[in-house]
Amino acid sequence: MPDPTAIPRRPLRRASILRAAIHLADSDGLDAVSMRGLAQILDVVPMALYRHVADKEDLIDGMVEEILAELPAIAPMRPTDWREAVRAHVHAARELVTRHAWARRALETRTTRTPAVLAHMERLTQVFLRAGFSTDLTHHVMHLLGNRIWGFSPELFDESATVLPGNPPAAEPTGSGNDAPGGKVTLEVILDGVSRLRRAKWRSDAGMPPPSPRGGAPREHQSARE
Amino acid sequence: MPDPTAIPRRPLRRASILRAAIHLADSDGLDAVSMRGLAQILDVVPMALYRHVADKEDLIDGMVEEILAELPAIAPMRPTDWREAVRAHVHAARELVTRHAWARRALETRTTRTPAVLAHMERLTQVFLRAGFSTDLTHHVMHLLGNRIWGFSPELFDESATVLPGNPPAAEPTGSGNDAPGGKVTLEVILDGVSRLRRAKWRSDAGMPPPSPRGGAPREHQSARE
DNA sequence: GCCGTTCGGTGTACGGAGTACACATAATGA
DNA sequence: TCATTATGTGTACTCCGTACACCGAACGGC
Repeated sequence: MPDPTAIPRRPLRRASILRAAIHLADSDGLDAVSMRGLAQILDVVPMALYRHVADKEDLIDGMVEEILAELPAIAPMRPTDWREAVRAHVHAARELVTRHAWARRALETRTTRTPAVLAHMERLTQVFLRAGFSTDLTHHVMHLLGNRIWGFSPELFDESATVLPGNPPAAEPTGSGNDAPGGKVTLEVILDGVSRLRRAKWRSDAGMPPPSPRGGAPREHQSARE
Repeated sequence: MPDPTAIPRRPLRRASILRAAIHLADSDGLDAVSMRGLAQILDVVPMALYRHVADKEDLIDGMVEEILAELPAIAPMRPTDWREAVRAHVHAARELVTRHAWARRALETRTTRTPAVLAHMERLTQVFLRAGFSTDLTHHVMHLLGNRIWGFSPELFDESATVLPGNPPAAEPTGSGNDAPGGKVTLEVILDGVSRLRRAKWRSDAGMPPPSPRGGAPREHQSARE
């Protein structure tokens, strides 16, 4: 019979490892998460972790899964409110990756799509399908949204770099409807585009100029010449 | 006087290091590029490289700079042909990152914006400015394009993952106007949206719903209700 | 032509990473 | 009670980036 006064053995389960790793990444960044460092924090020898995670990849996969579980459930709304639904999902994701700054890089480098990742995408997909989007359009809309479904836009250039020497300081356009961390404005623009596509019953196999390499602009894309 | 028959000392310049690194990355992936491995290929001791690159970061920066130099010059076109100009630039970039598969990850992880990176962005920016876009709109358009200016769309989900268990195999919508490697269709959709924004004289400080957290959809974004 | 300087390659070494493998110990269930 | 299974330990290997001291060869001024 186990001695009840003794520490109850605290069996170092996967979840605690993941939580410790997440905590570590939150405070010290993803690079600070090493098997050795993590083990030390958990007061355990590095190899002990391998009873619970396959390897470091798996650890990070697990971390991502774990935080994605924090995503609040978005109450389903009327299908016609798809815009608002998308906003809600994206907003929740943005909050999440803001809370866990490392998640951005983690998400981007993940190769295996874990269930929670797929689930989020699936929820978004369903929003469109329920709103009556064709699977074709839905598919493309998801592409259109891209990483923005995670609340971040491609940060390859984040302000400050877009001013070129000799130009006026570009008069930061982010005046009222700020676009700063992930592109709220941008999302709206995309949603506008999307609803237009839908109304136009857009299909991917129509309206594309034939693969002619250049040509004299055979016809503008959809309608909208310039 | 140096013996002309002797190998002329081949001084292992920076450029040759970068070329070797690029070649290595092309064939074996970015992870295969290690200072030690690279040195071995160049038949030199690892530390020799450090006379030419500050550290590995700098090496990869250099690799990116080097391949970006491959970007062909796009002849300036009439400002009204801005769509075609954007296509040309993006297409060139896509070719590039296709030729060098590692470039995608390299670009994404770069923190310091090197001249060649800025140059590409600058060329794109100029296309819009010359076409009469306001700096405000241009700025947002660049955000809208995001990583697509490098010819790739956020690959977080690349087909095959978007089918959920129980659904039909989603009937790959990429029939004729294929969207496969980077989103040609998507680019067109965005360009359509962009030209519409321009015609509407869109400004970032108008049309955004106030930062009300949820609210009863105070007014739709631009026009386009639903 | 001599000679200091500077440039570029060498050798050694350190600390940290991930993790394979054999082992020990603690929990479990028959 | 004892065998089985789960879990933590210890040791060791390989690979990584890179600091530092050294050394030969090229070079520029005299």
